[in-house]
Amino acid sequence: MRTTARGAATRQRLVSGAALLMREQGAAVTNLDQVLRATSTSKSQLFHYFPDGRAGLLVAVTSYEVEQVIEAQRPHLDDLSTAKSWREWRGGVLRHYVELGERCPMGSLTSELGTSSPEARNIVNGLYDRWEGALMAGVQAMIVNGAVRPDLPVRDTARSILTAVQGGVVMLRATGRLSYLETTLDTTLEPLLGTPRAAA
Amino acid sequence: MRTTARGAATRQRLVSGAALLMREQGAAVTNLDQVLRATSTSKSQLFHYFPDGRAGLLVAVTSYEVEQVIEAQRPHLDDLSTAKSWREWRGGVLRHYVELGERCPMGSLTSELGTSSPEARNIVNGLYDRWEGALMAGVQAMIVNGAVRPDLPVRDTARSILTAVQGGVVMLRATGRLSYLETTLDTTLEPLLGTPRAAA
DNA sequence: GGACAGCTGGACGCCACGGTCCAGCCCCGC
DNA sequence: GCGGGGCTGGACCGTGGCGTCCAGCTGTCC
Repeated sequence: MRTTARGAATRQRLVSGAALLMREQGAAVTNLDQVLRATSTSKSQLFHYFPDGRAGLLVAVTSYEVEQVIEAQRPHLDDLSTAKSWREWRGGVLRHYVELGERCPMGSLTSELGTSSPEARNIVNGLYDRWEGALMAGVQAMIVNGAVRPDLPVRDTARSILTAVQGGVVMLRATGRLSYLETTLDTTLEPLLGTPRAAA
Repeated sequence: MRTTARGAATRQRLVSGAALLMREQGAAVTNLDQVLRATSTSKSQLFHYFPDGRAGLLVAVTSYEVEQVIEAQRPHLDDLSTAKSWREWRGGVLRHYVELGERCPMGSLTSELGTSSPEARNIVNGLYDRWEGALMAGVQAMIVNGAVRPDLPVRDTARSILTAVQGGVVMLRATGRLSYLETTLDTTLEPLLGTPRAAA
């Protein structure tokens, strides 16, 4: 059962194609035939790489989308030790959602993929943990650097920021307006960056 | 086609029963047979009251759940003119989500019902508008009363709070932890209530 | 109390969709 | 260049679930 380069490519095509479709129209209404058509594959290939069928594909798509979410915040997420890098991170996040609008990976993750199975749920929770960890490291670094008051609660601050992004994305998907994300990010980043709106 | 008391009761039973099922297990996996069983009704009744079938029922459930969300914030949402009433509102919201946990109406609204059809989407957007309006009225009242600095941006503040609740609910559903909602509410209410954690 | 309109029950049809199967192709390894 | 195992195509099947239909009941109005 050694998988060759061609096989890996087909599998990859299935996952990314399915992810795209599910972002556009929702996971629930995306059926296998659509995925096959969009990726120029056939039933047997899908079931070859995902013996559990649809369920397995959903899990793979969930993992894939989690990576997309993290990737979209690179490289800033990995080094949030200065006010400048926080501002750049913020800018990058906003730009990303301006670009993708309602078709963002986060949306399908939280609303559909994350609840599709216990396994998928764990994967999404893993995303939140990684994310929160990176934000916490950033807050901690800001404290160590003396850029913010030392009694700032590290975990709570990180959680507020993460929650702000989630809420902003929900409202973006619902209303199409970015202002919710923008405003709330300003509010929650205020302890780190001082007066909001200092940088767009 | 005048509808009688008995008919109205049957219709109501269908809507609230369907809403309950959809909160528990998700709208996508809730089928009509389950709704019929849970509400002691039959196919013909459902299609009698909802000629559009499942789609029409979903719209009705959406409206119903929107009312539940507003109702859960009563009476505080209608008069947020003092720090006390804001604190009571905050406490009420938290209590509500402690109680319902992941089975809250908000969750199914944002993640499933709101995207089930353009009509449902409009209904959910109406909820956000009403909600934001009530919060704005509260912020404005606080300014008029001189309880907060007059240059506080009314709309942005209201939007931050609304977004905080959304994000908190998302994280609650994902992780089962209430702390995200709690923390972010504290952060966003800070401009109105001063130092957070003054009241549980 | 009779008649008509609303209301109810459940059997039935249809089809979309997930999943199975197998015959044949391609490509790596020797 | 040849053998074999991964890889591919597509026909096929079973079923769950939405929606239809009609016969019979109920209850309201005159």
